[in-house]
Amino acid sequence: MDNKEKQNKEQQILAAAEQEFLTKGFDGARTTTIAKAAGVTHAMLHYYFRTKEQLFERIVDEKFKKMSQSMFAIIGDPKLPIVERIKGSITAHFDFIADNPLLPRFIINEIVSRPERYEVLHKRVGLILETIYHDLQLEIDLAAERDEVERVDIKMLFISILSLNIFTFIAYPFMEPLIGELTADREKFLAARKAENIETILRRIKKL
Amino acid sequence: MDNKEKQNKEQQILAAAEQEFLTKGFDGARTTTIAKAAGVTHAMLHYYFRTKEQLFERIVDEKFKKMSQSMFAIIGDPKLPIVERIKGSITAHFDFIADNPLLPRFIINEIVSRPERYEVLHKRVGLILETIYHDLQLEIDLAAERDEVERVDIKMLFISILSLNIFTFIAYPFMEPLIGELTADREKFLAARKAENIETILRRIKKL
DNA sequence: AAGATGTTTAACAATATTGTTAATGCAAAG
DNA sequence: CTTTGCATTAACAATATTGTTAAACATCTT
Repeated sequence: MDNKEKQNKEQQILAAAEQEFLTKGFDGARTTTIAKAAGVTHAMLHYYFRTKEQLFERIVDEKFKKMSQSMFAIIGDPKLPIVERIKGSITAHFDFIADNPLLPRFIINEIVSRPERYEVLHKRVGLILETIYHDLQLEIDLAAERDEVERVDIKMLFISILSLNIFTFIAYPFMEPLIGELTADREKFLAARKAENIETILRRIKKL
Repeated sequence: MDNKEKQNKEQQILAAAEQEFLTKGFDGARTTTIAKAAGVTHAMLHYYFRTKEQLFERIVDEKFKKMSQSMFAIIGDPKLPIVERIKGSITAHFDFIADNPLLPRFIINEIVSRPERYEVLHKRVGLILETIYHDLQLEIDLAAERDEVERVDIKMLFISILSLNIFTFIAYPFMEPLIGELTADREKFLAARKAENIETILRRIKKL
């Protein structure tokens, strides 16, 4: 068997594992189910990844990196005027989550059930974010002095953006039946939600 | 053993089960762990609740009812003027979730992993909500005609309120390290978040 | 006190799930 | 062609977890 096919097997296991872990979490996932979905015997899974834990680690690593990416999408383009910049940030972040809709719930569940692992990462990300906060806060304060926007706490704004964008996807299966026609066309609903989130945040910083 | 103590045992199992299921979910929960936490042999757990499933059902039932309650907290007091009414709604809803911080994540995970069960409930709640939407939308439209507020879609507003309030608690363990000092004093942080959510929503409907 | 009823315990059973191993296959390198 | 090394399989092992049962125990009724 040539190298391409071998890589395929490993890749197929990873793909199946990602699906299984993202939807069911570590506890709900079954290595046999992953193996079956990948089209290999479950011994192969152990051959390539040794244990369920290690296979899970691989997925978690990848997803935590993706998560970091998504956070930094909120920084936006520093060359734009602050309102445009924030608008672009929300859009970029929303679109990112739309492409990875299972990510937030997975990350949160993972952090709740194993906070230790998270400690490693958050220090790194936390420090970078502190710098970004500082810069953005400065820019907002300047714009506020020019009466372009309201003086707001950037961290609070940051949380609000995360809330509005992420909740849409975390709670989609919960809202679907409650909201009815509104969610019938997923694409349409998401577009409306994105616009609503932008409007909500922009109004939050609008000078009255 | 008298009846009071018997009820205690059953009650203790339920309490331990609630804690275990809310934090770890069905898959992560162990009946032996529940039994140990409740201070009984694990055979007792089966004696009272037959299976893990049935014990879980008990908790789910209770929590789904709580969830419904929390949704209706958003209706608010119809006698108040619309802005005051919405302000009160957000407060009531936020406080409710603050008292049941594990509830949203539990419900969402449950719905994702077993959508069937949810179908039964959502029809009932969905219909009631339709009526409420209709009434509230009417009231907002009237207020909009009097130029008191912006004309907004009540369902979108509803989702935004849920997003802002619930995300605070779902993602608290995720934000804690990223936000730093801000979350150091949980009570203070929550109070600030509640105020921020109210401000954000009120600005969303404010006539400009 | 005897019997009936429900409670409790410890030991056991059944099963699902993860992980291992030894034998086999297969492809490339010498 | 044989050796070497990795890939693959099937069968097995180990363990954790849920669930059962029969016997002991307690409590209440008559």
